[in-house]
Amino acid sequence: MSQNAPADPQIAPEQGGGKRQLLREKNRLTLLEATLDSIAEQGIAETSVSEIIARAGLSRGMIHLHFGGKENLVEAAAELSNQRYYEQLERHLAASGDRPQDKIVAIVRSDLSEEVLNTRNVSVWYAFRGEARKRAVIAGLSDTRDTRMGGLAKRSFVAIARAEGHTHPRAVARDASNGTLAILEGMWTDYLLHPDRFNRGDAARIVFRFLAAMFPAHFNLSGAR
Amino acid sequence: MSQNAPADPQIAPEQGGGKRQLLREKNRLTLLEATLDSIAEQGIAETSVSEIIARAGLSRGMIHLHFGGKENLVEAAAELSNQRYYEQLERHLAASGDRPQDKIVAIVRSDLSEEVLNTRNVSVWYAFRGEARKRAVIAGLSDTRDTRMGGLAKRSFVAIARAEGHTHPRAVARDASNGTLAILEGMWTDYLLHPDRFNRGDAARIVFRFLAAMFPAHFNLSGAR
DNA sequence: CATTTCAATGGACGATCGTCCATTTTATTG
DNA sequence: CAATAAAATGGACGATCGTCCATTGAAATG
Repeated sequence: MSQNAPADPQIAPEQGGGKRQLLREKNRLTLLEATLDSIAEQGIAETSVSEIIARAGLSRGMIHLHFGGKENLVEAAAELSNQRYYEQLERHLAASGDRPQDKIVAIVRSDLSEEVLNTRNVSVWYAFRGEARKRAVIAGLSDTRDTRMGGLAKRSFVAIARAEGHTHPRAVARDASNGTLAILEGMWTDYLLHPDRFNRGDAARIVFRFLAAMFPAHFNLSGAR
Repeated sequence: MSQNAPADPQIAPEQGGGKRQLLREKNRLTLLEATLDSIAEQGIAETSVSEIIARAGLSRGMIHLHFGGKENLVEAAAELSNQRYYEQLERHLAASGDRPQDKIVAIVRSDLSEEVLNTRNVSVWYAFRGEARKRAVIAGLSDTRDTRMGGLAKRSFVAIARAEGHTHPRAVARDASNGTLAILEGMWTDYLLHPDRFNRGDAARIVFRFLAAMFPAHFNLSGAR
């Protein structure tokens, strides 16, 4: 988690942080970005301290200074990447309509958007997944993701299944939620392995093909009805 | 060591494999298994030569002797894991009926079977995925998987979509094939992150919930109709 | 049984790993 | 403009990495 407290004695509110603190934060972020870049391009196995500081253009000691060690840096990078994922999701949700099907469409669109589903993010995400069993912090991020998105999707699908007149709306909704998130996972894998031939429109159509078959009154091939 | 036959590699039949060759093959396999174990438990990043030979109970030079280096060993381990995946798939396909929906059911059942979907396989598979971008050999394995399973699924779904009277059976089949494989991918991720709470029956039901919605004359919640 | 053959051993090697800290640089304070 | 405080530097350190080969051991051969 957090180890080296920045120990900021006073945050000068009228100055918005002195030049010194500003540079410090900038360097911290530079290290995180360099780490994500390296992991995306070379994988975690090839991402060494030397590799990171070379990309960041900073000195060797910075990693220990800012993060206390390589491991904490890598985990902080994972958290940053995860946080950005959620920022995009919240953005899409905020811009969506209020109907339950609108929320589902927002989740799908966010997960397949260029800001979320791109080479760097996917590479980084799968690199971390490969380490999830060994790193509790990283496993925790995936759990949070499950809980937040899964909860929202489930609630939306319950309303949809009820409106469609299903006899067991909650069972249907649970399966629809898990299935939709699973299929989005699969789309990420597709993108990881074939970033060139991947097509966002095709991916969305596949998702909505399933959803339209299950809830024809609420979805069609291009999203919400 | 006399009963634990290595399931005959490609040894010339007239040689029958002397005791020397038998031991050699056994050690080779021991190295591969130790590598897969280490990758599954510690991840690729923590899988060193020292770690592998300690697990295998063999000497340091064996890796260079048998594989020429660590990289080749890791790639051979990936190929072995992939090969075993296909053996299970072929087994399920051979035991299935001949109707197209039977083939789809066989693919799903194989992908969710205990022999295929277990902690070790999933951990190993995701570890390799994280390196797919950097290792051409590993990326190639995923491609093969796409081609073989994707082709079979697509052909089956075309027949199914035609029988269901869809106006654009090939477009429907393409989406159904990609969607089904994607959702199976997602189930693997579920298992990776929550091996304890994962339920094979639930996973299969989710898949068939989607398929039954799309092809009600061919599938129901428990598989083929 | 003596000899040949080849797999297996395990230590040496230089390279690289991540950590840490004495020193230098630079912003801030008095 | 000094004096001070904090951040950044970059090299030293021991540990560990993966590779390689001279040597050992055991199976095959005659």
